[in-house]
Amino acid sequence: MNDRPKIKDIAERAGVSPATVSRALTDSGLVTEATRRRIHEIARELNYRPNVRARNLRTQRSMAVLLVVRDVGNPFYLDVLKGVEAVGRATGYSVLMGNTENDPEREAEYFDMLRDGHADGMILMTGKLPGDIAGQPAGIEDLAVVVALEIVENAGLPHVQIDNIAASRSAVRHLVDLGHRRIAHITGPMPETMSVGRRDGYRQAMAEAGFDIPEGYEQHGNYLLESGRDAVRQLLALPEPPTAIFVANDEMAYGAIHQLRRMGRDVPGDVSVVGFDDIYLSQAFYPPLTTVSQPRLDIGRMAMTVLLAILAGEAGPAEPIVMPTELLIRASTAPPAA
Amino acid sequence: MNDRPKIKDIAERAGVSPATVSRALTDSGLVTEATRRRIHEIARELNYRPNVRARNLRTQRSMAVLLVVRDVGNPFYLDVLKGVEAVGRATGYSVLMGNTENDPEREAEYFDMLRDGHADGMILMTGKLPGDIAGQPAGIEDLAVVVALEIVENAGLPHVQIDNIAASRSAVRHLVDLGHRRIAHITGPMPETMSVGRRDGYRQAMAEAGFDIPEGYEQHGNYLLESGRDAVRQLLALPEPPTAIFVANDEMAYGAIHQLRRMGRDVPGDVSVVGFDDIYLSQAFYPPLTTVSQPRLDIGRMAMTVLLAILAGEAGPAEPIVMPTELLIRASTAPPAA
DNA sequence: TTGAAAGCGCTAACAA
DNA sequence: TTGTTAGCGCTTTCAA
Repeated sequence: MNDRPKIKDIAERAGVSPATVSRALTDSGLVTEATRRRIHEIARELNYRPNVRARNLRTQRSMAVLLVVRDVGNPFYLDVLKGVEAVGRATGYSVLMGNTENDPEREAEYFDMLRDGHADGMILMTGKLPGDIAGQPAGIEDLAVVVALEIVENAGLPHVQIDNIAASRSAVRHLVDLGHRRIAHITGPMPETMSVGRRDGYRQAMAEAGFDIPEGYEQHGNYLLESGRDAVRQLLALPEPPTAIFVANDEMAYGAIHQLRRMGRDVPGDVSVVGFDDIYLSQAFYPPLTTVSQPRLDIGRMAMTVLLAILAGEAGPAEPIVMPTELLIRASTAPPAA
Repeated sequence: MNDRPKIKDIAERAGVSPATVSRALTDSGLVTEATRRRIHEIARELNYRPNVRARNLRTQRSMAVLLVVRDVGNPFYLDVLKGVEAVGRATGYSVLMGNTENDPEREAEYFDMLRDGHADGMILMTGKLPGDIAGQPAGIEDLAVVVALEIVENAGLPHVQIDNIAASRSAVRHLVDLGHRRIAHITGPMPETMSVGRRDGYRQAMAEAGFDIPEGYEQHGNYLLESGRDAVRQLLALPEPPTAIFVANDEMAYGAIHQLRRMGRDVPGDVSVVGFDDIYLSQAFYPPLTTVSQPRLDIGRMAMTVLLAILAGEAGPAEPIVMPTELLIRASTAPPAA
């Protein structure tokens, strides 16, 4: 770490100035092919690697981006990360993962990291802007931020998202087509755009089918396993329990199925269940879960691509980029019992 | 990004030198309480934030560590990441996640990132050292590296690990205690220390119980779902199929259970299954999986703590630090059918 | 096409 | 306790 060769060392060996070495190594043209080659040769010989800290200070960039999510513990984000990383690697960017755990303080911290030059840009998957940024006149404009899957209103930020309403409608319609009438819904945490979208899709599909939504058929969850269990307890206690449940994410769907089984209901024999996300292992779950699949990898790729464009000085897309979803029909849904 | 206040601005406002401002803001003592307070005041007023790039160049540190894993897509690593992050945050370090996908080139790349000053230290969870580092005389000594869960031989690196052999033995003994004699094993990818340890634990427990391991009872897998399925196909084709299977990780165990069910076997009625890892959702899986639980969060915390000590100039622990595991008995194991 | 010189913003040695 | 000065290693004007 101490006696690493620096540009000056190469310059001396090659009998040129540091500036020429820099130019040669960054392939910025403006150097004779001969000297360029000689310098590269010497660099390899000395096992030279540029000091990124010095370069970063000079170029005012860090060649890193921040991917901020609610909870790194959620496997859902991993594929998105992979997509971001794949595009990043190809362009020399590294990816820092930020974990907010819904703590506004931590959300603000990551924005500070952007400001402090820790990263050049950020992909936001939390759907929230820290208060002191949302309000600030010159707050966010000069920060490179792309919102993925969530929606941040009125900040003029580019979005990469899916159509939660349409996807949910098609999921519920699948249940309707199977012959279900008594279809319940377990929502996500409630004022959030994503949860609202999925619930609205459910409501629209029910309205389109001409079905009422009885009291108690919309149970509130928080995307966690346990809340799926709780919701099922509530639903089965209703005078007319549902024969099918559309759940706002897979994790709660697992909890729901688990609880249904514990209460003696067969899935899909007695109750059909549809999830949302198609998380890892859904196919091995028993019964394999019918669910809405999102192109997570592509979402990550696209978000990073948009971010890179912004970092390159281009304007972000004015309209949200909507990625396609797909309803995967597996074995957790079936026609209702006679 | 352009007109951000710098130390010089604060210095002018406060009528002191930049050096004093730096000292005041880093709380390095040596400053009158009065000026210290005044400077902090002005800094807040100006919304000053230090430029990390400049600081990093000057201090020769980046205040980041690298967590290198085989596959970010594996939820297993997430809790480790959380632990690392928790300790890191408390001490001002950010965590970069590195994904090698078993590609030696990428593994080498992350070492280069260390060398280039991208990060100050690294937690290695891949069990491999790039060839040009392992051999190099002054290669790894001056790099701050901690190995977690894997084992890197002969490099004098500190290790944080679990006792795979003992953990596997207790898992197999659980099956023996239930009355099983015909116990098979699905291994991980094979020359890897982790897979070898788990297999050896299996063999030891079988030997202790006085049971032979019939031909074909050790099936090779690769930690992925599909290989669990394949292994079960092989096992059920044997003249004397096993009544219990100890699987080297949960993901393959899910695949195995899935396949058992497809082939008409009840778990645990006909075949008992034990996994390893206790990954996320294991409790909701049907049947809830009996498995070996590792303290992933604590492993991450410990690895980071050791790394910080090394970065602080202390010597790493000479002996591997062994974290405790626990056998979680759930519902995928039962006595063999008469 | 190349070199000289300046400086990114900060911290640390040394001197006062 | 504070200020002066230098410099981390690189890139980028500007001039030749």
